[in-house]
Amino acid sequence: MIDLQILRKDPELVREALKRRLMQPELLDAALAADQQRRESIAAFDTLRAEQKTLGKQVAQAQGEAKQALLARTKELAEQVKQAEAAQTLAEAEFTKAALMLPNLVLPEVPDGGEDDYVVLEEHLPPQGRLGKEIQPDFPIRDHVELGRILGGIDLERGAKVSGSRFYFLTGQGARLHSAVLAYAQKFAYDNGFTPVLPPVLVRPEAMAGTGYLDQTAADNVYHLELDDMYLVGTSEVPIAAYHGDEILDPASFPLRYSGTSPCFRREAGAHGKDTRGVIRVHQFDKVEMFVFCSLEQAAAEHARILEMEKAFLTSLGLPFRVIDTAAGDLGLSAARKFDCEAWFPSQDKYRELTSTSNCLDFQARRLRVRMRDAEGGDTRPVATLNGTLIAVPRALVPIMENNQQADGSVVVPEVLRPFLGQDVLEPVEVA
RNA sequence: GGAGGUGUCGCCUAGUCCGGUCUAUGGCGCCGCACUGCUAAUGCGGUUCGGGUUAACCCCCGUCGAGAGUUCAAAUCUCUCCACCUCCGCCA
Repeated sequence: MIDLQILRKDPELVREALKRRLMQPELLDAALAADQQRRESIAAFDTLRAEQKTLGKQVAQAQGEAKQALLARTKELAEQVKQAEAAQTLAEAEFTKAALMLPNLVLPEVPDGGEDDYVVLEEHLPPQGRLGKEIQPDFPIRDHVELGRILGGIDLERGAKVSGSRFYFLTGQGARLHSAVLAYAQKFAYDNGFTPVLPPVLVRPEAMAGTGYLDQTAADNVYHLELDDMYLVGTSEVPIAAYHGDEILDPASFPLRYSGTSPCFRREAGAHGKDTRGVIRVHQFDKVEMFVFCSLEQAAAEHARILEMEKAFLTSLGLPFRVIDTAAGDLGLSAARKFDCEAWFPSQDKYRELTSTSNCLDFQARRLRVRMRDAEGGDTRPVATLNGTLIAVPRALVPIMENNQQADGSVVVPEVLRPFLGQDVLEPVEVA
């Protein structure tokens, strides 16, 4: 949720953000009008309530006829208070609805434009270059689906049989590689000062709404368990952000860095036909996520730090990748700036998103009521939150397998994973 | 899942049976001031979290796990939900 103070005193900042995000400016006017309505209804209620309290005391002390006279008056007043309260509740709900549609501010450094207007910041190639570009192998490049079949590691047919499309079984070497990547990522995060967290993946509506995943378009992508009114999370960002919900944190403990590992569930509604092949876009996957709570002043530095970790991690895996600065029009509502790391997918001859890190400033914290005590010991204010993918599997297995494939369909295991796998090469197997 | 119990502004706690000066008591902690050679001790004052209003202070409203209800009036009565504790059942 956007800062109320900014909305009132500096609405032009919000208008600017809407414009840069290619959103409708009317959203701002609607919110401002709803805010006005809300304030009026609150003032009306407060006045009536104050009068009611005063009269109430007189009733308590009065006797006999005087009391009866007062009661007649207070009854009437009670009715008015009831109406004013209803009006206030309605006005606040209307305002909240309007305010929730407003996006976060956009940091000045963010490139203008839409989805295709990202700016490539860096490109990181291993010494030998990119398979299919700098490297032309003397064998046909296989995609991960075929490699997964050859290695006996990915079983898409049975995934579909048991659970439907976009589901998969990882078996044998595939399951082992998946676990190794996760274990390596968890250790990497821990070594970089992130507290490991294994969060619940079923959450209440408040946690889901607080992180913005029940808004408009996002809601379509979320699994809901109707009987229990609970949601399956699409990322551990949700439970971790809500972890400190309704708390006042001590700034001396900042930055609070957590790395959550969890299964993630996404309905992928609206993605029909996209990435239907393989395990690039699936309904269930595992992810190691970095999440940081800090002050607004620290946010930019933490964002840079998370990005550095993502880069170091992909580099350590030996993957070719590039870093892009997402354009304003392609930012999610809560992000004020977002960087993506895109790995090279040889079978598709292009870069594809593998990790992503967002600086949400105090946008999420405001909704979840995660606050900090201001240094002077006075008021509280919302903290900043940041998130970033360290690794998501099985999607990450795709570039790992494809970039390290050999003529016979075997895959050389990246060196950093070998201690976790106990195996240097994944060898083709006979599949049942 | 069944039975019983508990939930008060950081922590502990009074108040709930029997509705009204509850504008929620007291202690601990914390902050400020005074006193003190320093520390400690002592004294005085302050100390929930939101919201409205404000240049700021003041002031006003809400907030006793959450929500709804009864009533002129709810921490207090009724209902629903949530969390925790004890026991039983079930289960990795």
